[in-house]
Amino acid sequence: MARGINKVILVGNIGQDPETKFMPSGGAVTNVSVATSESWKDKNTGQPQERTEWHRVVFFNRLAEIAGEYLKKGSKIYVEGSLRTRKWQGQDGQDRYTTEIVASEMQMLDGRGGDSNQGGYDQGGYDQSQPQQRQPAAQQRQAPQQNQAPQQGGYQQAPQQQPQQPQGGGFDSFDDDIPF
Amino acid sequence: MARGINKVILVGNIGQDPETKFMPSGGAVTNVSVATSESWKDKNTGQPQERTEWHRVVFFNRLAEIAGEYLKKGSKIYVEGSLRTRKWQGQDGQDRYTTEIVASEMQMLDGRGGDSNQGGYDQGGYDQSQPQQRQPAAQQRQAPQQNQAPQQGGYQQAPQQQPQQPQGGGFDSFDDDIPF
Amino acid sequence: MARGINKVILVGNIGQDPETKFMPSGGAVTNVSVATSESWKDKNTGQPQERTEWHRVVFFNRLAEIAGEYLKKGSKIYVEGSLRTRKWQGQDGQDRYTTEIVASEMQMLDGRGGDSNQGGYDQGGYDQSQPQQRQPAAQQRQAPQQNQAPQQGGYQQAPQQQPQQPQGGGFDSFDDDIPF
Amino acid sequence: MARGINKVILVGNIGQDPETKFMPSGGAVTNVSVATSESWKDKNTGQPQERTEWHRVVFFNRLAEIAGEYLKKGSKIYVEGSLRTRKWQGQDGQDRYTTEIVASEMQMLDGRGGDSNQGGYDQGGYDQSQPQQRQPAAQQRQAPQQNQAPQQGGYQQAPQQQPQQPQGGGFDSFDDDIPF
DNA sequence: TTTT
DNA sequence: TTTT
Repeated sequence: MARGINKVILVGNIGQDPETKFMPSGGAVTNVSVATSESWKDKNTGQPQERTEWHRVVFFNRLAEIAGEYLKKGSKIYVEGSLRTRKWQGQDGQDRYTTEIVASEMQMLDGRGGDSNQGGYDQGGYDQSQPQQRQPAAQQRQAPQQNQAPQQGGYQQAPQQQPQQPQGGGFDSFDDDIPF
Repeated sequence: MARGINKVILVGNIGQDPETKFMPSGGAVTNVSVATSESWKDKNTGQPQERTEWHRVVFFNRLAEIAGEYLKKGSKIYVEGSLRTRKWQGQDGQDRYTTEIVASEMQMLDGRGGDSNQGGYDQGGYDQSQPQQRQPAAQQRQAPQQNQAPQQGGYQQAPQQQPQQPQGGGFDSFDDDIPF
Repeated sequence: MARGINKVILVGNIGQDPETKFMPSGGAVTNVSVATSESWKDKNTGQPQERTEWHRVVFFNRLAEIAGEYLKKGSKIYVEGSLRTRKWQGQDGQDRYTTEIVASEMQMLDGRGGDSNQGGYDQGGYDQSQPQQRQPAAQQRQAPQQNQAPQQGGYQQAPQQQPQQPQGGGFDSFDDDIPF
Repeated sequence: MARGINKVILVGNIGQDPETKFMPSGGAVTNVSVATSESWKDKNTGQPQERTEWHRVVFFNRLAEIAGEYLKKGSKIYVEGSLRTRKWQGQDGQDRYTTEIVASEMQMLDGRGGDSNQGGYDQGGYDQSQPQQRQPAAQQRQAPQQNQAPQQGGYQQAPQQQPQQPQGGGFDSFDDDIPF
């Protein structure tokens, strides 16, 4: 249940191939960066200006699997979700904050999706509202990786349960501290 | 002009009285924190849980003046805007990032607004898209203040004019105190 | 699954007490009209103008019960939903079309809701995405009523199944032809 | 100024080439139908079902010119706008109502736009909020055409001024009764 | 880092 | 009437 409205709508292209990881529960987590941009003319010089905004989008469970499988660098997508700001500790021990969009719906907007569309995926919309805890095959847990200086923050501790869309499985604890 | 869609819609209550500052240009800048929350029952224990999300919202120019004048701690508002992540330097010299919602529209959702509603303000919606250069009065520029440990970042320098909604005219100086 | 996005967001006041009816399946259906308005100054005469738009909103099942129980004339609400245009036959046998917003989420925006808030309803948000087919007690079917010149159309025939949010119960046929 | 929020967001394909007409003021008006669809499985039979919703979208002025020039049957677009229900008289003298989305923003979502992109149009987003009353050249008024049995209504009388986005030019009266 |  |  919600008190208030916390809604984000994005249409943009993703900057890199998505990264999918798995939670101990088996649920997938996929992160992408989505670019939107604004262009305008400088009022004084008349010079064209452009500013690109990068949005960290995180998908869970079924949406994460779809995102991980079908999106790739350059894909144009529609994303609907909510804002969540996570607190984490920098290597200097200081608190950092990262704001992400937790996706609740995603649609691919690219035309004919090349080779990505075999296998029964019918290029429609995916809504987390009817989660069908599908256990992805071959979900070998990723080996711990070096903390790669996240753009604007990253998990340092096990992430909190995300309340947005309560899932069937557990979701509780990560056994290492470099979750995704 | 935009490439892509970058849209945020919030309905929530503001956590503190707004803070309005002025840019060198004379344009107002008002910051508020807006709370939205989610509640759910823990799947295992059945315990009720709640998570409150705080959103940093920034208003510019006319909207900033209205926000500064009429909003107060606890006000319920509708906000529409876009996400912007700013980079700033922590006191340790390290880069920090703060994500804010740059408001393009705001509406007060509280009932008859007590004493805030005399003076011709008719409790409607405010949209930055049709700026009607109204000259507000008596807004002595705030004295420089100490950098008060921002929640998740803050201006370090005088804020830049926000390119989001380029204004046609100057917008620089206000000379009287009756904004609208 | 969706192809494309069909989303409506309204914030407005309802014009009359809601009307709740029940489907043969027992599911509730509540209709309200929501007003939004625009005001502006005539470019030539400078006269203030106002236009109020009325939106037909329909709630199903749990949302319908909540709407029917807690909303009343004048209530300010947030509604999110999708557009649906229904075809029906006028008494002259001609086709008519009515466009409605099928609500998927609703929040009451009024302050402490007077006496409407006892009974466990905690004035939050209601989302149809986790339907908990509650069988409303005392759902005596309303007696057929006169077709009261609907604002912009009304069901003449049994309404089609609404695919938006598939429900558990049947939903198929009404045994009278003035459903709501 | 707005009291309340009246917002529609669509992503879909247009069903036919757009039709652009011009108002006496010279402002363009373009209409398109946008399809969105939902598919699901019948709960009883398990049969796949689909429902397509058609949305009447109207663009004014600059957006209308862009829509008229660059959109074509099958184009995928993002549209943001507001709902407006118009009243008109059927040929039987009876009132009819048609609900449309008055677009305030449009973006083309198709990939490289084929031949439509020469001439300086840079395939970005178009926002009516900074109207730059461009007088389209060669805007020979369309000859009156037969009232082609509109899908769900059509103007019979001169349309009212559309208050949404007040424009600079006149906008007042049509000299024939089959406006668009 | 995308896209135009 | 689109699209898959």
